[in-house]
Amino acid sequence: MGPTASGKTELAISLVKNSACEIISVDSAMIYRGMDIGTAKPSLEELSVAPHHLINIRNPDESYSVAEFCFDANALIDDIHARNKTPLLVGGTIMYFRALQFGLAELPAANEKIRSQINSLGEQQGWPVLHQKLTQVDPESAAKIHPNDAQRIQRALEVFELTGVKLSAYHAAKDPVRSDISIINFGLFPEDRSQLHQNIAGRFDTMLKAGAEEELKSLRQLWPLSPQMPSMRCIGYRQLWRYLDNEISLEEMRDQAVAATRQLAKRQLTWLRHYPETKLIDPYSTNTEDISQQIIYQLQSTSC
RNA sequence: GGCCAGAUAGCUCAGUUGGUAGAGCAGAGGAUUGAAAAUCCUCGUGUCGGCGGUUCGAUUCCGUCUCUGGCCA
Repeated sequence: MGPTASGKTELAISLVKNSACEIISVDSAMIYRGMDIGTAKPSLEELSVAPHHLINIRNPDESYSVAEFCFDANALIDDIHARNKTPLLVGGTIMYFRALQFGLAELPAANEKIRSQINSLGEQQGWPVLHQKLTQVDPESAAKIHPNDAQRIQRALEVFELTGVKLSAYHAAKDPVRSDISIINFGLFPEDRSQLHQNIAGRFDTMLKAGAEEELKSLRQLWPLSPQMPSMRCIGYRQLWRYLDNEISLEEMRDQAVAATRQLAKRQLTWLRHYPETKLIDPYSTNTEDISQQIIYQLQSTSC
């Protein structure tokens, strides 16, 4: 696990070269086909050396979810074990890691129709009003959700409308976690924030030079995309979208994308600080080979 | 060189009829159960450009200097 621009891909490739691993990507953005530059997907050369599962598994007008990830990842873990190899899960979507390792309640999947009904209600009446309604049907969930948190209010109401069962009741039920595998957690945790910020800015400029703008232009021609879609809410694409629509200048687009990436990295670091039983390693004060050796040593002393 | 307009938080700017100031953005910390690169919460002392003057008290009024932009020579 690690924040964006901390060197996960490089480390993963080094691990694959030096041990019997297969990589499973844990990344909610690299799942999209054609979104290569802006998601910092490994290059074709890198992928030929180190194939990644769970990248390029959705079109940009489709969506994905934690639950689908858990299902896919669990199946892949079994496949990889059957090949006598170790699954190496690499990515920055820490909630996916958490759900896979600690389990997910058995909830109904998203329902587009109900979701859009609730969303338009929320926009008309304001989310605090819907939060009030949620307090009536599911006070426990409402207590945990802030009146401005549109996405979570929407989800809690959606679950209730779909099933008549409160979200909090689902959460109270014990969800099964698989006990047939052992997991070792490693987190790349850059201590030097300004160095991380520098890497983030440098990397976005590289993406622009590499043709991120052209990439989005051709995606918009190929697919019926809208800025509300999960794929187009990804950092970089979101800001480029507004730039292509002449809502912001080139400079604003660049600055906003870089700032959004920093904010993402900060949230990822918050996850990592509180993630249970994780060995945190500073990628800026340790070289990749050493980290790789350290991890391989740990793998050998446990069977994963 | 002259005239005009600015100079306030890292940035853009608001404001104080004279009682030492606040928004947005950025930044920091946190939350996180089928959209998670999403969504949301909390956090604001800064010689109010420098120096003088008036005043009980000046960031606010006056003078002057410096800097920036515009116009005129």
